[in-house]
Amino acid sequence: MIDPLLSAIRCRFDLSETEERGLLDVMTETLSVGADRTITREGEPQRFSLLIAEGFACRSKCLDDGSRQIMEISLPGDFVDLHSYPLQRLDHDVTSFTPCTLMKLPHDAITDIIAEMPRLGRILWFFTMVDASIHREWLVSLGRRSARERVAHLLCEVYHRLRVVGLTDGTGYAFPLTQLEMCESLGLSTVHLNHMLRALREAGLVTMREGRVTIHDLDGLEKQARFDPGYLFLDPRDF
Amino acid sequence: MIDPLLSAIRCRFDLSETEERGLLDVMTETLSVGADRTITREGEPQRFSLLIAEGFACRSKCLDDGSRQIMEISLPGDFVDLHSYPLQRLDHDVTSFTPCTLMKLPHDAITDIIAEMPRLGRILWFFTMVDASIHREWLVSLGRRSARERVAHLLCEVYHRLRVVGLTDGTGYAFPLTQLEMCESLGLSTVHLNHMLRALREAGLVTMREGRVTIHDLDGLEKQARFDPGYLFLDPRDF
DNA sequence: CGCCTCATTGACCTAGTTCAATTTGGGTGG
DNA sequence: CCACCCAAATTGAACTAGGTCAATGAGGCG
Repeated sequence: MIDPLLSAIRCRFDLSETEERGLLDVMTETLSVGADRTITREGEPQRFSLLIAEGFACRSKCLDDGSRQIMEISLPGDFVDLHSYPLQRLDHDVTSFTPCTLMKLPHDAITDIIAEMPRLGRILWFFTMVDASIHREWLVSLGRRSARERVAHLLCEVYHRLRVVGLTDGTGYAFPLTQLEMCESLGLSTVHLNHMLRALREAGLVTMREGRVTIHDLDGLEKQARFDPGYLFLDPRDF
Repeated sequence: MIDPLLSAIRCRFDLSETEERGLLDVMTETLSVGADRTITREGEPQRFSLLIAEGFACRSKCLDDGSRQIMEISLPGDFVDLHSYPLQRLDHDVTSFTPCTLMKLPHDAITDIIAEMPRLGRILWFFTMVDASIHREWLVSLGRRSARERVAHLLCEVYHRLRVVGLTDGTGYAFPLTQLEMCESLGLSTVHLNHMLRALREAGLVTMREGRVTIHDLDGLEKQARFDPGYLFLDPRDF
């Protein structure tokens, strides 16, 4: 159940038996939500954080004009609101795209983990910092990249993130967002996103269709996106 | 020297004598840099983090086409690269706008703080999460807000952040960014930013001139920006 | 069968960019 | 004190990436 998290950790850190057990022991309670549900609402006090075991979700903010900006796409193995441990409340909503299975990590348990297994505590902090790094890369996308680069960049990002949790195959990955939801992430209109997807498809790079992304030419796609995976911190590190 | 940090902490948390001393004791070494210097370069391994005691800086990424996206403006009292404690290297550069006085916080000292004063450790984590929250709000700006709203929003943000560290007066605040640097933050061209600044000035809301922002009508400016300071987490919280 | 959401396409429009020229003001060498 | 320089600000004019509005397909499902 917690496998995607362990994959995400192991691709960066060696995890001791004790640490692994320490994490497993406190993450026992699960929670299921349907598609298009608000998992955590902006401003509400939080006593626990949630890990995605299965499904796709996002961080988003709704504006008073009815539009919405998605700030990060959350995949299996991601904590959706670990940020609420130090913040106590979130500045944004967390919403499911698909039905999700979530695992609770009580804030009290995090405090205990930090006291007893400080290295594991630092790993949790690490994951929240990767979220910040992803935010920064999205700022570059929204601020500097053309519509076509932005689309390509997002598809590359999701590919690399899903790969480490074993959710890609040789041809691509399951990707259940609608075009509207992609637009809400990329700051584009549905019309223009559709054009860009067609352009990428006709260039022989990638096809997004029926909840699936099929990558025809990864190198070409990454070049198109000016994609550099460094910001995802997927390489091994030691502490 | 460390005063702005203490102000930033005290507006959110009660700090015990022990905690305050614990922080002061490990932050003794200072560092000075001139204007327009790279303080921390993307990718280089970090052994300590830096606090701004004086001056203005930013997080930024340079693109291969020579343009640059600024992701956050760092003010006195801000840690510029606390993120590097869990990440070990940064995904972006930190650059000074003005001459800066910085104070070192060695990563080893952070590890000790977490072991001995876990609440203080959580406060450090908190500050990195406020950075993430600011990133998210900027994503909303770049993705959804008009140029005029974006400009107004940034000026409101800096006002609120400077106010808690005592760097505002009744009329506004010192703000040394050039219009080009504002553009690199907001994803706008210099021409258009200039038009928006004129519009805001002629609407009687705010004037940016000679390194100073003068706010004529704070309520009006915040309404123009659809600004809500909640994402800065400036209110007291308890842990 | 009819409804609803999502994807696709076409036509027109505008916010913001780009290119280019001018102004301003502070700094500096003579 | 003045002439000159340079970075930054300002303005004008033409252009375009991407948005808006509107209509049409195309599945999925009660």
